[in-house]
Amino acid sequence: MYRIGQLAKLLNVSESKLRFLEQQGVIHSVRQANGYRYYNEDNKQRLEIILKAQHMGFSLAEIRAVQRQHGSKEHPVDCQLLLPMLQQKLQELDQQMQQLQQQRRDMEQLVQQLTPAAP
Amino acid sequence: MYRIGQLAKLLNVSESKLRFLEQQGVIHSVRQANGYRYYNEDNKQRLEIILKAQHMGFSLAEIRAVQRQHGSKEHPVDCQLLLPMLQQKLQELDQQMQQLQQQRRDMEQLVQQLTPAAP
DNA sequence: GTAAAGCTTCAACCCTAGTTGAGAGTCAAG
DNA sequence: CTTGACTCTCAACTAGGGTTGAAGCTTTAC
Repeated sequence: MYRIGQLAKLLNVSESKLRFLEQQGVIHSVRQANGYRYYNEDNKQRLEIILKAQHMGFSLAEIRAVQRQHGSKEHPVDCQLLLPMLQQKLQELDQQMQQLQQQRRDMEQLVQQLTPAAP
Repeated sequence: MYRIGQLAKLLNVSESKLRFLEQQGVIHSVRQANGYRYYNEDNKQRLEIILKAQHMGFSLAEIRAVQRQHGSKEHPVDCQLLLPMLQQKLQELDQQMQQLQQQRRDMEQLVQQLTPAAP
């Protein structure tokens, strides 16, 4: 059981962010009599998944949507639900990349055209 | 010379966005006696570049920075200044993609481990 | 000449993802 | 006990990227 400060330090996020994410319903903690948030391994793992998802470009809304889709039915991690989203995201990224590459080629060509001869 | 409504329709953005972008100093228009904004080819091209840049993930702040760096000295398009930024962005994207691919591999493995046998 | 369509400004508002600060309770150490 | 580190809640604030609405010109069409 971590307390907020410990977990925050451990995962290198702010305490306020942890409170915010909980208030937004994407992570949870265990409250004890003193009112403090305590985080067990499960809470921690879920948080780590959320952070990764965020890092991959998922919004909290998207994350919430996934979580709602399986009301924490069983607990075989979110992977089964994350995977489809991940794959979609990857496809999107692939597309974006291709567009970017094309645009870059175009721009490089343009630059060359506009640069008659180096000084 | 386009007026705001025409240009907006042509490039499929809102008029309010054009006003906003001008107010933010990243695009320009020509004002005439009636106070209307008119856009010449140059204005239009710059706008198109801005929109592309935005689409590629550049923030208005980044775009502004590039624009300041060359006070519109000459006009060989922004390409020469956009290119370095583009290349940096592409590198970042490449890195992100690699991380993603790795994470995806990890997750797929995890899923397989957690799925003893199909139903 | 009058209505509709198009344009202007300006201030206020929206959302996302947090951060900050005040006022107050909790806990461990001395 | 008191001090200091840690935590709580709640409300207000931030920044980025716009959108919305009111009040008032201008231009076009009939």
